[in-house]
Amino acid sequence: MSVTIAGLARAGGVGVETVRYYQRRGLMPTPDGGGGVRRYGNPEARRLRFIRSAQAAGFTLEQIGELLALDAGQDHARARALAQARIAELDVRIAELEAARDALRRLAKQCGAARDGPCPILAAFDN
Amino acid sequence: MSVTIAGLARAGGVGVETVRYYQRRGLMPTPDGGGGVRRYGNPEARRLRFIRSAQAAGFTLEQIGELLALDAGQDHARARALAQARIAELDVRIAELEAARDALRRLAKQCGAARDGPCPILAAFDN
DNA sequence: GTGAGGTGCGGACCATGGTACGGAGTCAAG
DNA sequence: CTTGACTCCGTACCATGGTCCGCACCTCAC
Repeated sequence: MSVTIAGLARAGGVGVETVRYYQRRGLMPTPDGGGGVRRYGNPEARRLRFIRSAQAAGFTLEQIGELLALDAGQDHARARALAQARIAELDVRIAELEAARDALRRLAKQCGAARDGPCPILAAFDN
Repeated sequence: MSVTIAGLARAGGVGVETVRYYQRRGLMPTPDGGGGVRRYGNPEARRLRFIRSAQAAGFTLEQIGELLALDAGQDHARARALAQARIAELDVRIAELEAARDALRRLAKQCGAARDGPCPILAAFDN
């Protein structure tokens, strides 16, 4: 319990409003400030880092809430299931983006070659 | 000019409301129905396919508007620049997702191995 | 003890890509 | 020429992840 919300936010690399948003979402504890200004310590900072890490791994805030609910950290099976599901989603999304990128690359190359006539990039979208 | 908006939407694999949304966004023409019901033909169907294709390539609707503005299809340089920018963005995004996926894969494996103690997946997010 | 600035809180607003709704008009079949 | 389906139009609403606002209160340094 050493910093106020601004310090916590700074430590976590987010804005004050983002912390407050996480609190509203039930992802962050709302310590009892006793009618005054709340103070935050290590547990809160760790929690914030947890959220950002999980977010970087592509979990939505709702999914992160579920991960957090696995609180004790003992439910390996459930955590693994969530991770596997996320991995599968990521595989799909990565494949989609790669397909789009490769198609664009091909078109950009053709476009550089075709000196006149309609642009192959635009033509490709056009059918 | 042979189908109404429902036929156009069906042909494009989208909902009627989506077509109307694209019209509002200025991405689709709004043919003059002469006070009555509008009819759509090939140009509109092609335009709709263009939008869906470009969207599949990861362009936002705003970017698609720009592509569409390259109407004549002769501005190769600009089209290529847009494509290159999109490719770069896709590269970044793909790398991020791959990093997240690989991290999750590693953790899921560790989690399967660790028979007791805290789950490595949750522990990893926790610091 | 007073002024400046941070905090708490509720609610509104943002972008993105739609989706739903209500009321009036239109159109084709029977 | 009526009925029922479809269309037009504006507007409101949805999810997601925030961001900003105004007001009252608290707290710290001077």
